[in-house]
Amino acid sequence: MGVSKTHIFSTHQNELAAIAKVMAHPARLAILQYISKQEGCICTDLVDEIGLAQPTISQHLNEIKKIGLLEGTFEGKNLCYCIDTERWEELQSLFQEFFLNIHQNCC
Amino acid sequence: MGVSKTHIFSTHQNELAAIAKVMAHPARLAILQYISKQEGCICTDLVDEIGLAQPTISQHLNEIKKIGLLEGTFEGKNLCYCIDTERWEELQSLFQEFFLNIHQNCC
DNA sequence: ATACATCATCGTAATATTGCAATATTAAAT
DNA sequence: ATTTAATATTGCAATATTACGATGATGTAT
Repeated sequence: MGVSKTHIFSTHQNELAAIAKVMAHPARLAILQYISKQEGCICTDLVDEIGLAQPTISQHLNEIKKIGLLEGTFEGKNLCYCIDTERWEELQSLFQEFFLNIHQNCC
Repeated sequence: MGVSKTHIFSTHQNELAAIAKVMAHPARLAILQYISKQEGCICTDLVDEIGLAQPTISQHLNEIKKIGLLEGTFEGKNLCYCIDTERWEELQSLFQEFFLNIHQNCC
């Protein structure tokens, strides 16, 4: 039906899936990497850098924001997007935990 | 247009995104966890266990297979699905690497 | 005040994903 | 040979995602 049956899964499974979904697009990975590379917070040229239209970038930024990864503060007309380190480490742990709990028992 | 512009991103970005996409559904996380929990490889009851229709489960298994995570061998009519440990660790490293390379420089 | 620059939102088209019923395939069991 | 059981494939409907042009809001510069 095109809609995930989230109610039959655990909160943890749904949460990790939601995070993975944000990472499931190369543009969003590129955005995260670019922001991380920048010395300051002038993320103005994200559009030129990535090569997607401004509304598209804005949409992607919004997806990243939804899982609490971005903090945005206005500096005049410019928006300063920063990665929320605490949240970032939280996500890292979630993934790591998942990977560690999966192991081979057969074959 | 509903289609990702994969050509403007690096191979690495596209690859990680593709892997994340597989993890971006709770059913697929649940499948991986269930297979991992099983002592043997009798994955027959995946359908009952997860609560989705058999074609749907089959479809999800196929997505997981596409990134090389599942090895399936037939044991008569039953299919034995196992996690490819080597590939699993490869994916784990890819994620870890990505997480480690993102860091805060501002704010 | 007017023009410009930056970013968000709306609307929309193209495509992808999710889910299942129906059906096919394959192998064991009778 | 038929039946049964397990899995795959096909076809389709509902919904989600991706992308962008047009437009709006907000702040800066002239």
